[in-house]
Amino acid sequence: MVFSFSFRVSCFIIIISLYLKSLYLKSLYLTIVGNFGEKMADTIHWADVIAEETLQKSSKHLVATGITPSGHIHIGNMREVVTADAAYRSLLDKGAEAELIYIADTYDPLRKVYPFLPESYAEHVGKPLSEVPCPCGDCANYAEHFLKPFLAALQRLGITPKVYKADEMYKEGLYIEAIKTALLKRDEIAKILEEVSGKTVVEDWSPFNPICNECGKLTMTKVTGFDVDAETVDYSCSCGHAGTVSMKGGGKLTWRVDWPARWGILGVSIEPFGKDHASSGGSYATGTRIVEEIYEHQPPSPIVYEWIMLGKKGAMSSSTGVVVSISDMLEVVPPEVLRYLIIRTKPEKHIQFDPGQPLLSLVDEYERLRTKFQEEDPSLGDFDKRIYELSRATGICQSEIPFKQMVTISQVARGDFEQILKIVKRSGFETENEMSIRELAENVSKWLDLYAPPFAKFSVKENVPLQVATLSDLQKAFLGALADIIEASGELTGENYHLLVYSAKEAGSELNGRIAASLGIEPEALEVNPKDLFKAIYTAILGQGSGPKAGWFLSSFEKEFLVERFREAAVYQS
RNA sequence: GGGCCCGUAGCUUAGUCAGGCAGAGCGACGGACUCUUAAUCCGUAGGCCGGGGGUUCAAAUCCCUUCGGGCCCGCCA
Repeated sequence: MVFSFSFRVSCFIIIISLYLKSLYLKSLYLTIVGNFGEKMADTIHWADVIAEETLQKSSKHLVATGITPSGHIHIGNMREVVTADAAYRSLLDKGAEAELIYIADTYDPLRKVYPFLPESYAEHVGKPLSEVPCPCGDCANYAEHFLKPFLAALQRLGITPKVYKADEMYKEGLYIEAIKTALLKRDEIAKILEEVSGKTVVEDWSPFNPICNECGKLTMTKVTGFDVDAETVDYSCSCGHAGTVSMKGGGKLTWRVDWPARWGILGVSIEPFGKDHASSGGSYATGTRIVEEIYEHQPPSPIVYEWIMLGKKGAMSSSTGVVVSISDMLEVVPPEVLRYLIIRTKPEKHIQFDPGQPLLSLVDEYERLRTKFQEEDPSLGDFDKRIYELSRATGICQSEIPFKQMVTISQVARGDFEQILKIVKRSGFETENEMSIRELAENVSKWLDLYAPPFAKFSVKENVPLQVATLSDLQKAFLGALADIIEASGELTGENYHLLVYSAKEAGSELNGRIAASLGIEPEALEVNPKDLFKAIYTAILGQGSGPKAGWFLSSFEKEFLVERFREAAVYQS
């Protein structure tokens, strides 16, 4: 095909001009929208993004979380609840009508004898957790045993959901209609499960698991019939027994049906869940179809979250025993810091949790943020402000003393609380709220015991440490002179101590003169490096060459102790 | 076999949906405050945005592919 030359030229011109035009339009667009966009570029917190999205669907929301209390509820589980709470708070902040609920799956069967259980629990495997005896004997049942400390921890985290217990919901009959529907539409449900999960559903499968009247287990029964009017289900159990149970508390829907049924019964509109449920063919996928097609309700907006990894040991999991329970953690770190850990990370990212030194940095970072927020520091961006707001555990009064500083105070005081209070006061902190100080002190001492890395630890030696033998004559002379001056002075502040030490290198200062005299040389001949002086101080008190910031470290001690210790060190003979 | 999430400075990460100069915090380094090693303030360095290819005037961002990490598809958040 041959086009005339002029046709080709005009085509070319048209194409070029269109191209140039698009370039022009784009740059024009950028000058207008680009600048506008810059002002809008502030990062929005993930919880607000979620709230914004769900608000477009409806203005009324039920945020649900649910955990099976089959073992110690750990920080990994906590992510679910804090995530839900963040979304919930954000919804409230945006003026939505919202409620936060927590569903404890107390009617799930005990899967196996976990490592922390005695062998005798073998006979309870297969029974609902609410019907298994409590391991310690003090709680109403097995589920309660793990639930109680968890709910207490939630309280401390400032999370106060309405609590539902699955066993009570079943026993009160809330599930009856859902059970009837599931039994009647058994084939449809089975079809969905096969289509979505790709698994074959066995011939005698039922969405409902009756609890055997004889052995009390719900994992070994088969449904043999049911009566919708009488609201009963017939079954046979592999224990040999056969019988009839009520739909009111006589059994439980299988998990993949229970979950969507619950969405419908309670009207759940947002729910975070672990990524295990999220993959295609997983329980969220089947649940979505079941709730839409069987229960005629919309599935909740999902918030899929990643696992929390413990140090280098891998994912936190009750079954592998890699677990730090929330209550354990709350003994070590203030609740708001735990919230902060979760709030600052997007749900789909793993969290590396290490209770050792990294925890110290985490606390530090949080405290820095808190201070900036309280002082209305202009360098604090909206995004960080939002993180702080969402990390706050309302109704909790926390000490203003930095965790790191308490690490030192606590060790100087050798854990004695009266002593700690004195030092706190001397360091210029408020001591009015003794409770909050005590709480922090307890956190810190637990942390030192369990997780602190060696470099953070020191111990004030009972007697002059052997290492003093390594000190030079100059260092010893300095300690002796320092003791004299401290003894003659009144109460000294951290700053005073600091300046005092530095005065050693100034010709004409009292300390400088005393050192020279003690060494029997002229002050002009005295050469002092402050580094050596600090080293002498740490050696005399701790037996090591370094320690916490010297000024306020010294001011933490009783004067008498310092005078005596430095004198002894000054005349120490190995 | 099929699917999901993550990979950006030494570390923790924002930015990815909607393509438009890759930003912070910590740490490190340098300096200041008569002020040390873990206070404060100021400053500096540090990046083939995991790799490769493609689309585009323009890619961390979209598409394909590949590697690494973590998971799921059995009723374990």
